[in-house]
Amino acid sequence: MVLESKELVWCMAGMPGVDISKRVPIRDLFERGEVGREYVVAGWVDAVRVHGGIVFVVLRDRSGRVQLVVKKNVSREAWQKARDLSLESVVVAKGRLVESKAALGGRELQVTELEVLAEADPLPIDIHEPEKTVLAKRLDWRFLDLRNPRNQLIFLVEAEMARAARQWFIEHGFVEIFTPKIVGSATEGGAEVFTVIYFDKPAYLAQSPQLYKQMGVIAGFEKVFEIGPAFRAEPHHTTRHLTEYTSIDFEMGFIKSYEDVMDVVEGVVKAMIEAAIRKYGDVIREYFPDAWLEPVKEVPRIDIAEVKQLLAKKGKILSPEEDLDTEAERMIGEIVLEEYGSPLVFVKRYPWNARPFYTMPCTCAVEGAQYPECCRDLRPDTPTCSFDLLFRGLEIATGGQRQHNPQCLVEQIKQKGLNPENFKWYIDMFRFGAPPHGGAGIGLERVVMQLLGLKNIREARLVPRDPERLIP
RNA sequence: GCCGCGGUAGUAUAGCCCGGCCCAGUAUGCGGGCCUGUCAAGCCCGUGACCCGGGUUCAAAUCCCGGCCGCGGCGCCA
Repeated sequence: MVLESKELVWCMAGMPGVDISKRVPIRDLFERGEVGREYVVAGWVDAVRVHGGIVFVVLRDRSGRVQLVVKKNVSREAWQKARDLSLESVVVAKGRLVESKAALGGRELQVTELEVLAEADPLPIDIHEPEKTVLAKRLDWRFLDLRNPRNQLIFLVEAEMARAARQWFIEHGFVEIFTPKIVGSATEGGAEVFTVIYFDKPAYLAQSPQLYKQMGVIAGFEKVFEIGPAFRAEPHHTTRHLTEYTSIDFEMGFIKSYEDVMDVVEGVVKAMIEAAIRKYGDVIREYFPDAWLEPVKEVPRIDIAEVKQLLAKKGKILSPEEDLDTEAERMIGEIVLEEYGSPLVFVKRYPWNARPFYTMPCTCAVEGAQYPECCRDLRPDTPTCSFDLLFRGLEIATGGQRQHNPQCLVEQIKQKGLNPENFKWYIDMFRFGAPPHGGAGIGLERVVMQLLGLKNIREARLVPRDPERLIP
């Protein structure tokens, strides 16, 4: 082959200048770097301080920050480039590692060569102090916002929690499944689904993998889980709702009661919280003063009727068929923290009125229950085998036992005012041997939000979607 | 979806109630200058803005209407 152009030679041999393949992570300079040796580092320009013949450049990569010292009398060429650097430009530098009492971390790099790989325009937001810019504006420039270590940490924590959940499920015999997100019928019959055009038919974005994970159990996998997106077309303007979020879902067969399901939720959520604290506890403490960083002991499980009694003592009156409202959830979070020392609490036996059609009513889950009479005339306040999990006063998970008797299912669909015709394929699943089963869904961003003490769930979503925001 | 509050330089804000003293103040950024040990560097000089549309008025950043967007609360929810 004949090489004709200079560019082609560079392509084969690499760019001219400092050899980026010799690059070491900045943290290594402090942890195992030898003083006196030469190193190559590369990253973003975090700060530039020009003092005439000496320029200090703080360089940042994902592992940390180091001060580069660029002196005119060492390399005039490097010094000239350094004094013209704009913040967040990408540079690669070669220099000698030296001890310095004045430098952050006690070491700095005396630069001999400096290359600018990509110049940055003036920044539209202050990335050093995110709180100086409103969240909406930060989200417009999310890729810059995330260069801040605090903001990046949120997603390192999120990744670790998702990893811990996945590991917990696998270790406990759950099979990971991947269910459709384009669906032909709305799961729970509500209006809160996004419509999409699927060739010539209307279709919807899945608001939950609910019916499909049940299919997984009934299909014979017995225990399944999925970590995937869920879509809700509800125009909430709140600090805890997204229209697109990550749901950690599982479903398990051959359960004795919904207590078995709560055992799993408790196991998974504890594993997530412990993993985050183990891996990032110290850094979290540094950036998030409101974070929950204590190990979680046993999680109390309280009847909603009992919860309402506790609330009544504090002056909050709720009727038997009512769900807990926002204030009630916050209050019960405080009460449980005080009485049990737990940031987590299960509230169980929600009334039929407050639960979807597929929920197992307690009238069907008692010994000797007669199908389908047990579900015939459910009252609004009939207790169901269901629960919510609250973390620091916010709902982070919902679950329960599911109705697995096809006749009762039809009955319950009707009682919710829905048309059984629309759920034919779903009901059919229960006509060929469906074991007693249950499951739950955990909102990943909400867990992260509550652990770190974030004020807005949008911070816990890489690129959040809310009723207004579609870009970026 | 309902209720309330808001939209001023790249960013964050003052001014708005009580229209003219505002060709809009401050901080930071940005541009230029001085500076060889700074670390939110400092000092000097400069630059840059009233969300869009309509209305009231001699006069609108300021008052009124509509739109778009943002923030918070609620319902609801993960």
